[in-house]
Amino acid sequence: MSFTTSEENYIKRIYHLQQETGLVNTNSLAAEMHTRAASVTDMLKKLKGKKLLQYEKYKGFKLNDAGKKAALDVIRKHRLWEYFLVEHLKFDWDKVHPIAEELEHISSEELVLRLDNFLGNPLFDPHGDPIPDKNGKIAVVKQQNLLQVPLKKNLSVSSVTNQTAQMLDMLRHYHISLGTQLMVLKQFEFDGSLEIKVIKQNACIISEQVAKNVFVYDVQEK
Amino acid sequence: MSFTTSEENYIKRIYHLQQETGLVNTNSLAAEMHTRAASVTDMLKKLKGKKLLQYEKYKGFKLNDAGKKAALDVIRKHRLWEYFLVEHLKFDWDKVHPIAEELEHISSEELVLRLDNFLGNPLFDPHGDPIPDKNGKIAVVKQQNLLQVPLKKNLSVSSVTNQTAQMLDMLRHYHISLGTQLMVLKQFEFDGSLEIKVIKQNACIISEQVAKNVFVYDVQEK
DNA sequence: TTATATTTTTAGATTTGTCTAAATTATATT
DNA sequence: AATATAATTTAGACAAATCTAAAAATATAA
Repeated sequence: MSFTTSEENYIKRIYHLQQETGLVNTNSLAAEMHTRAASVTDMLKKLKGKKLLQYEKYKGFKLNDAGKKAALDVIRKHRLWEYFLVEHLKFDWDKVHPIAEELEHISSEELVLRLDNFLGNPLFDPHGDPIPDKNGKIAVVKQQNLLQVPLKKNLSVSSVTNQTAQMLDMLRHYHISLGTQLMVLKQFEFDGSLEIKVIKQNACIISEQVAKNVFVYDVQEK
Repeated sequence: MSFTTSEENYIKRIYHLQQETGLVNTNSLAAEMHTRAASVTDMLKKLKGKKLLQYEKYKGFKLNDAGKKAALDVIRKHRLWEYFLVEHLKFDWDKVHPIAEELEHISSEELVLRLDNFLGNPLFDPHGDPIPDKNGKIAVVKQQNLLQVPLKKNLSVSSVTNQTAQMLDMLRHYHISLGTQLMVLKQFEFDGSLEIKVIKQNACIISEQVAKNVFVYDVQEK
């Protein structure tokens, strides 16, 4: 089954709304889509016709399993492209969303698979949101910042908050980027700074301020 | 000025046709676009309205300078994406066209610039077609295969014909891919095989059969 | 040069996704 | 429970891109 760009955008929005509220109603979807309630009703009929939606007139609606899978496919593509834009094309993380909104509608399944492999099958996008796998499964790995994590455990960098130019410059210097494997060796009581070991690099020291903005997950769990 | 996907597809086709025939006529464009002459006429009016086209009813048509620039922007994007798909996602070169047909319509100018830099500002796509720069300029560098090229000259691999799995496997072994810099050191009279030196690699020997399928251009000229 | 064939354009219909305005259903209030 | 208000759907229209069928312009051939 394939979908138009417009259908995919509706499906994706419905998915996000129903994560919060269970049943979704016409007006809130219209607001999210920056469109009118009448347009939403038209699309709901179409999606119900394609058997993606549980929908009774005037009663609210939600995606069924097929609809959820369709949504997760789009979300997966969106987040993989965001990862590519930030990690390889060096976009600022706050600039990538509108571009990923276009790229997520490119249809080739093989493209997505190869992109995923090229990126190293990341579990999180640069904003820290989880990337569904090709079956729609979302990893149940929790992210922690470097201050919350046990010593000498193999970890993988999943996302970085406070993405200022200064911060990114510093991380680049330490060879730390998304997917980088590292471990925390020691925390100094004096100032809270950490000694960390980046895989294939010498050990180095980062401040507590940096540490609390770097999020990682346990490589084993993957 | 921005264009719809459909407009861009027409503009691109007209460009290619007028490269061959000067003036383009309605029926041949309809055939290329797999559509009907009536649809072409409709679009011609639209493109003339946007001042991209020289067009007199019943007299044929061609792109003006603005139209050519628009076409070259689309062609540039198409070929950069093809390069990415082959060189980084390891697609077979004969599978990438339909995917690039979608990717070429992603609108972000910054994306194209960054993609171009990420790829190393290639002059040719994997089929050997030249990639226009952001001003629409096409390099006037000629490609030659390794048998046609002078000894000890710095060269850059621009394209590879006969892209069989076996051939690609062999090139991978020698660390030769698009953009690789190399020079030919010697040709052996006995069997025509070449000794070549890939930058940052030891010298190695390739057969004449391989050599005639590897195309390069002079790095100085770039 | 007149008739015939080909090419191109026009006229009008169709599909998708949108809109406004009006009608319908559900919810809240007194 | 009756009425007012809010949410939702229907009806009908519009723009973009396509189509078919018919008309108009151009090219070709006897």
